[in-house]
Amino acid sequence: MTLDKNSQYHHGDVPSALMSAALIRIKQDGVEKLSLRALARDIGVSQTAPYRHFKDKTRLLVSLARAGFAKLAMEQQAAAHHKLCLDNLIAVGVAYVEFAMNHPEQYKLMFGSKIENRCQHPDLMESSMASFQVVLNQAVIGVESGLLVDKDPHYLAKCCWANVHGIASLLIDGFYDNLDIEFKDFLTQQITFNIRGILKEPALIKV
Amino acid sequence: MTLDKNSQYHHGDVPSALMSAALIRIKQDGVEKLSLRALARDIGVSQTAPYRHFKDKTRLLVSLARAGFAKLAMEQQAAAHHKLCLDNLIAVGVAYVEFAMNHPEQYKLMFGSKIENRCQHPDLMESSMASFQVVLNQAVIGVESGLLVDKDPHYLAKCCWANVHGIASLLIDGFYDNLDIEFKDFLTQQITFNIRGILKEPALIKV
DNA sequence: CTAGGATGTAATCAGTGTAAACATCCTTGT
DNA sequence: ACAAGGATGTTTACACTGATTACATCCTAG
Repeated sequence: MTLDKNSQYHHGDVPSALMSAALIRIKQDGVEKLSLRALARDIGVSQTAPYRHFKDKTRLLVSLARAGFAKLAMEQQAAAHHKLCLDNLIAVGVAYVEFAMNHPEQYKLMFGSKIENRCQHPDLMESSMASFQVVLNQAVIGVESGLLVDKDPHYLAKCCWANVHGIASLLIDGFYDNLDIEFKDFLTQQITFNIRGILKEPALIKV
Repeated sequence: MTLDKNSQYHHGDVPSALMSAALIRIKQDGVEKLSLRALARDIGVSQTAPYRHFKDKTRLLVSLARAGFAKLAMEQQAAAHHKLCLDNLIAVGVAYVEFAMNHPEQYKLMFGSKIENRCQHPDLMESSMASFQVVLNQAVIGVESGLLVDKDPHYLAKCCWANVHGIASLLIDGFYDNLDIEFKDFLTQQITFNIRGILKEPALIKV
């Protein structure tokens, strides 16, 4: 099939139109309220048309989540541009939380349980690994260079991941309010605490 | 009103019957699939009866979440029975994650976004603070005794919270699989990494 | 012992996910 | 060039759901 932009085949590109509409809707009303029928109305198509392109609602959500994972990994990778591994670890963490703050609903979709039984969607699981891979790379470098504690980099990377994921989730759900310092300072401080814990020489970081 | 167990007033105690039925259902099918009508059928009551006791579905979820928060705080408090503050910090974290693993669906309800706009439920927000308070207490002791870094205990407690919340969430959603060491060892290791980061003398913990 | 609030019900509305049957379009093989 | 057939879209329908309304019943307080 070769459909270019001039094709008049009914609509043009229902799948991506649905995805765009969905991103707008979740930003506005939250993931919980997303409805296939409303999306269909948005893009001017019958309420069963989406089923020609997505097996069910879950598959549409999976697509949205995968796009989110890809974007997240890209932003993390872009943040890891420093010379020092330590700086990279912090920057990658900050980028992670900032992504979550900028796209809270998509983030919820990626990590929340709106997509039931994510194990049944191997493509989704694979996409979600891209973000972890960025952290893991830095962890490997950190261990090899002697910056980090001499442990399996997987464990160290997971420690970092859990930390930023916890911060992001709690922030999104409003459990981190009432702070009296600048947000970015706070964020960096929190992440630094955590990374200090996996340093071979924690004295490197003055707190 | 004074309803004892012998009361024959239609049903007896619809609210708590609903809560029990709900806990069973979410354990079985997950929070996402919980339906008021199904609950009403479960306890043998008309589908609108629940609305006499809960303003809407959200209020029932709030009750479930509050019960969860109370239980979580209790288990954490029970875990903080060591003499050394350091041991308590670790134990409280382990208890937190273990609660999440034992009641994953209730945990999702407590922290996920199934309850929309939790800020509009002050009672819920208040309940959720009980768990944090346990950690905060230990953080205060830790700072005063010179064990922890000399920072506002709130920041240190939040650091601990974010860490265990991240671990719990990722575990529940299956992002922490494929580990080749014993679970409890892994968990303790991860939490210890984090706490090491807020120690005044990280050398205290040999990793 | 009666008024009135608390509790329960039936009937109904609007919204959802999804399946089945049918219509139409576009590409592709001959 | 044109028929075949798959891809795409629609209509209709079913089985759910949360929630509101009007009404019936129960229990208790004055």
